[in-house]
Amino acid sequence: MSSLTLEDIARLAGVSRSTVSRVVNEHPHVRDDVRQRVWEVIQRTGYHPNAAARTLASQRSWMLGLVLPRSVSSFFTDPFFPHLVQGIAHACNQYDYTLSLFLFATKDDEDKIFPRISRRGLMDGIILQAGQLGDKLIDRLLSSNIPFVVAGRPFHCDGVSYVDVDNVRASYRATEHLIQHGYKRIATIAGPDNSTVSVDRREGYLKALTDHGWLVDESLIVEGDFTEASGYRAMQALLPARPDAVFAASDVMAIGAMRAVHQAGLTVPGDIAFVGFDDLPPAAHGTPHLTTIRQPVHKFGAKAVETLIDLIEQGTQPARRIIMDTELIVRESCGTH
Amino acid sequence: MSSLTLEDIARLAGVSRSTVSRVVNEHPHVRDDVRQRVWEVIQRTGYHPNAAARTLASQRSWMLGLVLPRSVSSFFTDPFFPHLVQGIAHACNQYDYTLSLFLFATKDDEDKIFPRISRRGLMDGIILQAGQLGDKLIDRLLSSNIPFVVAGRPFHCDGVSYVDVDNVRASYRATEHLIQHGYKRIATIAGPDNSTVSVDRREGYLKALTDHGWLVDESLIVEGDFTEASGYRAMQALLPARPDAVFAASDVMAIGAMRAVHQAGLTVPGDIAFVGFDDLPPAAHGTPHLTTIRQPVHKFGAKAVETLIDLIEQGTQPARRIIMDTELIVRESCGTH
DNA sequence: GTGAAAGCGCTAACAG
DNA sequence: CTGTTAGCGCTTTCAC
Repeated sequence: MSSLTLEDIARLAGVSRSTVSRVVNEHPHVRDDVRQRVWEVIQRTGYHPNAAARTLASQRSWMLGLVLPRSVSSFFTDPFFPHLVQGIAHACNQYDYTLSLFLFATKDDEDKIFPRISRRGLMDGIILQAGQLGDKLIDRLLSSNIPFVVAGRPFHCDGVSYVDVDNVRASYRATEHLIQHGYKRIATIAGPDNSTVSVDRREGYLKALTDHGWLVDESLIVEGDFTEASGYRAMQALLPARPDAVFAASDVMAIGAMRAVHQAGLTVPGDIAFVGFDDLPPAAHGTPHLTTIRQPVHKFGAKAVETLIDLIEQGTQPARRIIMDTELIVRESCGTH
Repeated sequence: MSSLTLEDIARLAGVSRSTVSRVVNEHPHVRDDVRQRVWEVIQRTGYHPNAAARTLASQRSWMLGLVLPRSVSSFFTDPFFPHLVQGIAHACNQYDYTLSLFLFATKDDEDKIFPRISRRGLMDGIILQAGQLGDKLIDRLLSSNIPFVVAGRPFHCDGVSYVDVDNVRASYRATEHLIQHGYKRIATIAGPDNSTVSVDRREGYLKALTDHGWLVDESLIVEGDFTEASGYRAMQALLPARPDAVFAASDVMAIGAMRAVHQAGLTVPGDIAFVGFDDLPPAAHGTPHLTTIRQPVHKFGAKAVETLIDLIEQGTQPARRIIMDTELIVRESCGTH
C-alpha cells in the first residue's frame, strides 16, 4: 500500500503542506471548501499521517505506558488486573491515546524495561501499578522527569501523584458491619504486608475492633497472597481458632476460604459469615453470594488515565492525590441479608 | 532532567554525530578507544536516544501491537487472556520490542482504533486475537500491508499467518479418553460457534464419537460462552439428559458445570466424569482436580511474537501457519486416575 | 574508521 | 485564511 506523505496530499489537493496539516489536525482557520477538498483527497487515497514524524515534530506521542510490576501469581488469579487494564484501555481509547503495556516480574526485567519506558519521545506519561517492585521504579521515574501517576498508594509518596481507594475506611466499614450484627470472633485474611493495600485493609480491620472496645486476638489474623489457594490455606489455619466471621482482603481469597469452610463440613453464613473485598464477577457467582466491598475498578483505571493526562497537560506540580469511594454490598454470605 | 541529543554527546566526546550513533547502535566498525570514550559520556550524562527520531529515520519503531477484540465477559472471566498477554509481553521484552495494547468490544471501538494501529510509523507489526470482531479487521489489515499474525485460526485465512493449537485433535483425544474408560453418555459443553476454537473443539468431540461408531445425541450438546456462569447454566440444561461424562470446551466452564453437579447432589467423577480444556491454574484448584487438555498458552504467545518478528524481517509471503501441540493431563475428575 | 550532509514526514511560528 | 521556512533528533549513504 502507498506510503503517502503530507506533501503528496498537498500536491493532489492543490494546497500547501501546512494546510493539509491543519485539516488533519482539525485546526479552525481553514476555509470550508478547502477543507472539503483536502478531506476528499485524504479519504480517496487512504492517507494516514506518520506517527513518528508527528511525534518528533510536536514532542507529543499520544502514548501512555502502563507498568505492571507483578508477581506472576496474583496477576493471573485475580480478576482485578484484567478489570483495571480494561478501565485504563477504555479511557485511553476515549481520550485518543495509545496504551503500551510493560509487564515485569523481576529486577532484571526492570533494568531492561526502564530504559524503554523512559526513552524520550516514546511515552507522554506512565501509569504505574503500586507494589513492592514498583516502589523502586518510582525514584527512577521521579528523576527522569516523565509525568507519571501511581495506581494505588505507594509507600513513599512525597511528590508522587496517585489514585487510590480509601482502604482503611472500607475495611473498617466491612468489619463494623460484622460487629454490629453480633459476631464475636471476627477473623481476617489479610494480604502480604509488602503493599499498602494490605496494610491499609488490615489497619481498617484492627481499628474497627479497637474502636468497639475489643481486644485483638492475633490467632484470628492470617496472611494470604491474594490467590484463591492462599485463601483456602489461610482458612484452614484459621479454623482451629473458631472464628464466627471472616473479613477477607479480597473476594478471591474469600472464595478460597469458603471452599475450606465447606470442606470442613461447615456452612456459610450459618457457621462462619464472610465479607470480601472487590466485588468483581466471582463474588456474585460464589455459593453463597458474597457480601463485599465494591471498588470502582473500572472508574479507578479511567481516573488514573485522566489524572495522568492532567499531569501531562498542566504540569506535574503539585502532586495530585485522588481517593475514590467504595461501597458495602450486602449479600448472603454475611448472614445479615 | 536534561534532554540531550546525539549532537551533545558528540561534542562532549569530541567525535561526530555519526560515530555516537554507531556506538549506540552497536555497529562494528568503531575503534575501541573511541567506543569507550563515547560510552562513558553516555553513561555519565544519562543520555537516551529519542525514540521518535530514531523511528522516523530508520522506519522501524520496535513496537508491536496486540489487538484484543473481545466481548467483555470472557476477557475478565477466563484466565486464558492474562496468560496469553503475559506470554506475549515476556517475548516482547526478550526481543526488545515494546508492546501496545488495543482492547475493544464494539464496532465503534474498531473504527476508532483501526486508524491508530495502522498509522504508519507506529507499529512494526500486529498480533490479532482471533474472534468474531477480529475477522473483520483481518481484511483491513491485509490491505493496509502491515505485517500481522493472528493468535488462533481465523475463519478465513487465505494469505493470513496464524498460530494455533490443534483443537480438533485435542478434543478428539479428550473425548476418546472418556470413551475408552467406559462412559456411555458423553456430553459436551461447547463454545459459541462464532469462533474457530469452539467449532474445532466441537468437531473433535463429534469425530471421536462417530469414529467409535456412536450416534450423536443432540440433547448431549449444549453451548456456553466460556464463562463460569454459562458452564453452570449449561450443566443445568444437561442434567435431564443424564450424561455420565462431560467434555467442556474450557476449564472455566467445566468448573461452573461441576458446581451445578454438586448443587444437584451428585458427585464428580462418581456420577458424572469431567474433562476440561486449557489447564490454567483454576483446573488444579477445583474439587476434584480437573482432567484437562493442556495448552501451552505462554509459549503460544511467545510463538506469535516470534512469528510476527519473522514476518517483519523476512517479509510476509508466504503466510506462516504454526500449529502447536497439546497434552492430555489426567487428574481425578474423569475417574480414570 | 570517521565525518559531512541529506533526508525521514510532520508541526509551528511567522509572514503575508 | 494560506504558504514559506525552520527545525524535531536520528540514521545512513558517501566520501575521505
